[in-house]
Amino acid sequence: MEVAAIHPARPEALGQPYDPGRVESRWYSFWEERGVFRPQPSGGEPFVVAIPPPNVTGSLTMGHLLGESVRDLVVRWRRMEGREVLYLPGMDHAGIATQNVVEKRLAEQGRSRLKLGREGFLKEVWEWKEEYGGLILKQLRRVGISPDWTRERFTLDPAYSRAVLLAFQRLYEKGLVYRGRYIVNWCPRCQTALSDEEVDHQEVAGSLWFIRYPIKGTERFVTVATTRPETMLGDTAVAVHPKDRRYAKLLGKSAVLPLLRREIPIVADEAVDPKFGTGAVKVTPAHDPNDFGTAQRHDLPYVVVMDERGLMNENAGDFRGLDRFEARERIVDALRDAGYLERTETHVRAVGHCSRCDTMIEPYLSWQWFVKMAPLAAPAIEAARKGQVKFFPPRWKKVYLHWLENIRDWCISRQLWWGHRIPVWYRGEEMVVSPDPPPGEGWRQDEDVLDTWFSSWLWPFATLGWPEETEDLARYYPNSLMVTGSDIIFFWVARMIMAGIEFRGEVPFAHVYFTSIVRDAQGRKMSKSLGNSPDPLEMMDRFGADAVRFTMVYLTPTGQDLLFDEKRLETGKFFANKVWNATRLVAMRLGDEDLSAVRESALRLTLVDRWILSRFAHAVKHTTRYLKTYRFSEAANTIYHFVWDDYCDWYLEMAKPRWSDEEPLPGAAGGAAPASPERTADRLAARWVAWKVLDGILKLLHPLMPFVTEELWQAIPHEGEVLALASWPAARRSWFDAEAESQVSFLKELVVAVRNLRVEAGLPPGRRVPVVVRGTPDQLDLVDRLGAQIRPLARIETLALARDGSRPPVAASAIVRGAEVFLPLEGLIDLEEERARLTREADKLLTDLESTKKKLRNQDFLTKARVEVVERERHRLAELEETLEKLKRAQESLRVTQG
RNA sequence: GGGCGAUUAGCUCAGCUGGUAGAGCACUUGCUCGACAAGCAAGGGGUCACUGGUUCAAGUCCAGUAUCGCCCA
Repeated sequence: MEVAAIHPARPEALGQPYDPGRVESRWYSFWEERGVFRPQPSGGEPFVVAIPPPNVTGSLTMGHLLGESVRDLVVRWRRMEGREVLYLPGMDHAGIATQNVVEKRLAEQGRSRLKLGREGFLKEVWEWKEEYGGLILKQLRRVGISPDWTRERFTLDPAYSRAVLLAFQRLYEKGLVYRGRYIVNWCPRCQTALSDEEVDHQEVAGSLWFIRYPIKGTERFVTVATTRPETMLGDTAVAVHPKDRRYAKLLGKSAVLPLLRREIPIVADEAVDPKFGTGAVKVTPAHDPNDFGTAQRHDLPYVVVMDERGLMNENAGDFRGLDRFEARERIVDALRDAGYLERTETHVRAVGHCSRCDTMIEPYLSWQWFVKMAPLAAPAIEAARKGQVKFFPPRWKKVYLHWLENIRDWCISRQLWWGHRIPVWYRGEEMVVSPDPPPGEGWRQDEDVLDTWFSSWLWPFATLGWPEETEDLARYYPNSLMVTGSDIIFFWVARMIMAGIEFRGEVPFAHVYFTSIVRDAQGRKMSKSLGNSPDPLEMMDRFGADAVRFTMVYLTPTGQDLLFDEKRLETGKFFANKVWNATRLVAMRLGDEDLSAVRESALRLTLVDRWILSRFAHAVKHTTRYLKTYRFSEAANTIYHFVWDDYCDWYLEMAKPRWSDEEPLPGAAGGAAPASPERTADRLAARWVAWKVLDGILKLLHPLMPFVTEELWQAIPHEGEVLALASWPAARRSWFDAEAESQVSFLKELVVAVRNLRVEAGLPPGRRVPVVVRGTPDQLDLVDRLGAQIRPLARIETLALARDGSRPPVAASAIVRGAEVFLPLEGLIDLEEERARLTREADKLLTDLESTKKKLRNQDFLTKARVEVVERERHRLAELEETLEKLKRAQESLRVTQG
């Protein structure tokens, strides 16, 4: 212990009341200036966490607040444990979202992306980014997160961009990236292709139309059922199941497409569900993924009937130029008029919607770039099965595996401008894949950009300098932990694992912790349109960032959604206030004692001191264990109750009389004892223990409430300069003390019993009462020794020990662990009331007694239950009988008194 | 259609390897006693969704049912 480094107490620094706003504005720059957030080499294995890069357009949500609170909790805890911590921050360029924001802004100014052209538009986006982008990172400082800002990354940084393009090139060279003309999810509003993950399925009530397709050369027809009549203009076949007897005769014949009178074949295909509709379906290869497959198997032509905006095109004949929904109505009308529409049924089906803008997805045939996923998925499946990457809560492993086992190729090209432009160059028939333009003239680069997730799946290593073999990469890859929401398990987590293995040969992180999803009090998702999303900044202003952080962690259930109600933030606010005031109290009472010179071994610790140290050791042990096992709310709960119940409600209250400078400590019997060396030594012990435990509390609490704990710690004697760099408390073996715990809990029960008797007797709260205790010599000794500390707690005037076994004649009484407590208050007690109360007590005891006896009469229980369980029951029986006995005597004595 | 999760006090949730149910908020009563009314003290409140099974013993393990929610198709 560096004695000289201890700073003295500054109680004057702690104002009243506690003002979170003032406190929270003071410390962030203090930490940054001292380099607290930078990795401090420790020689050991580093602890590395990357922020899930928020969108550059984003602003803070309650969901972020939870994620950031949890992540920073772990980061600060590991840092205090002495690990070399790298917490790496950054941002995502968010292709579609950002392009939408800037386009909307241009539209307000009467300008447009197309008029500006690609270069002009990109310039505009960068300007927007510099001015408004990254707001969320500023907001995160307010939350108090502690990343190394000197390493901040953006997915469009030049170095990062190069990594993205090289990744594309490498995959292409391995044959894992390919270009092809397939049906993709197309958003007609965003006018770009999307991956399967960017499509939300919603049940939509619609119709099933039954349409008659005449059979060529006959008067008959075949009826097909479809949910999308507007695509019939692109039909190139009718299909039935090969084993469907109803249609066997039609195979090989042709149908005539109504309206357009195009002749199309009738084919047999296994993919047709004979139970759907009539069992015969129309085949529209360019507008339906299943039909696309059918067309490939039967070598059918592909007729595209819409353009990229969802308008019918030149192949749609008279319907050209119509919006797809309007076209549907018009086509149905036309079919009905011409007698082709047989009937209509109502029908509910799942329809894909753009997760960005909620527009109905159009399956659309187009040239796109894809990643072949199966070869990447295989090792990622293996890694999870072998436990190289672990999920918390573990059930997410199943979700992850299921997705990977059924994975489909990933469409990565986007028809946008904001993003990493696909590094592919064309010249005539030639095609070159390279981050840089090939030598020579006339090369034209692919117009499309890459899916944003194609850049962020490289995050754990591209942020560290990959593809260069940098020191950071060697030192900090793989990361230790990923904290994120389960909503991006496929988008991001699974893909990072695939990329990590593919490009680095190693999983990107050992553990993944999924936070709860924050919902409103009614369980609805937070959303802008519902207006049920509280403004996190306003929450922090009203309750304090510390309070919000603490509460979010305190509330987060393991593996369930978090139903948030801003009223709950009071928990954290009130708790911060409690800690504030407890610290004030201790700081004021420490006097100018030089605690730095104190050695624990030289102190004369009392039973109560040993008790709180033992409780503290348990709190440290449990908190640490809960943090390690990702049970964060349990960790917060443990600290909360230790601080409030054990430390504040009992220890500080019992220590108060011992701290006083002026007054001598009154003896157990109520007399005044002279100031003595013993008295002085006891005062020192009480001060030291109060301080030591408080110091530990502030350390345990710091990762949860960084601001207020730093402020408080600076105001009490402390070693070192910064709490954020102080060492995490250790649960000292010598502090665990079962005897002290048991004895002090007896005293607590005694105090509660006296308080209870006072209330039951209806005594004025201020009135001091005499108390008589009757019990074993050990119990009486204990009460004698600590009488001075428990008397104020129950407003006891005199505490008499009935060593001779006598009992007061008229008294209210209670039994605590076999010891009897009497309030001898003749005249003040309503004897009727007291008798009734004793009877109620006795009844309750009898019920317990009966069930215990019953158990012990059960032969099976006696022979089959574990020995210690049977022993416990026997012990309980003896105790109950003894208590009942004493209760009866108390009743007896009241009866005698009354006559 | 497939999978996952939930059902415990008025509300939101704990309850780890089975041994007679806990917290916070809300509620009742009383308190300006020198840290804290953002507080202190004392209380009331639960056939642990339902049915069956395993076990000496089930909120806890198993099966089924019901309701709600989420993900995937």
